[in-house]
Amino acid sequence: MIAASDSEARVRARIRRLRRSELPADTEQLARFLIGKTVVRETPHGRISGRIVETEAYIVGDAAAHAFIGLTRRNRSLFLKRGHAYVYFAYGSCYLLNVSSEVRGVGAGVLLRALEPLDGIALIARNRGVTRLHDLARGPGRLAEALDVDLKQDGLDLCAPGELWLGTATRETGAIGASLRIGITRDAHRELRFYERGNPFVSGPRSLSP
DNA sequence: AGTGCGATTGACT
DNA sequence: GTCAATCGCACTA
Repeated sequence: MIAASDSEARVRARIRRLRRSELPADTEQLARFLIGKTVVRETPHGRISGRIVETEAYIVGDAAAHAFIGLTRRNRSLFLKRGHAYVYFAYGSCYLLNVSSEVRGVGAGVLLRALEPLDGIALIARNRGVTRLHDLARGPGRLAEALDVDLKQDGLDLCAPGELWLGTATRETGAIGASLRIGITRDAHRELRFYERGNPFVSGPRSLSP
């Protein structure tokens, strides 16, 4: 059931970089679309990849979104055309990885909240300092740490060849659930968090992932 | 220059 | 289950 036990060669052969034209042009649709797709990080030590199992949409006009206040130095990557990385530093302790989701000049994005590790599990464990498979990339801060992503990757085109990109699904995607977003106060009533039902790598309280 | 506040995590009862 | 650490950012003066 868990693809993390697949051989690296078998998993690698299945991942192809996503073209921007394949990404839905709407933020909420992109958040749903990305469930089951992959993130690939090419490091000097080898490839790290994982299945995206949980996302949150931060849509246009959303008071909870960083882009709500307009273009600033920190959030400028959210205003790039869809498929670019927006990385920021939160709570003085962790980085969070987002995918920009609209046309250039419009600020919106999708937060990647959890991965099911595929390739480079030993590298992830080294980045994270833990070994339990379920804890490697469950939660947005852990996800970025697992991928060794920080501000250096902010603004990267995730639809271009390079150190960080989005890839196709490695297997059939399960049913997608929706819930309230985690850890926000403004516009908290919207169901803009998406996850693969039943997947043990999804973060958050069980009440939000039935 | 000073203030308030998180799209979290890990430690702890 | 609860809770505090931690610091860059945006805003006010």
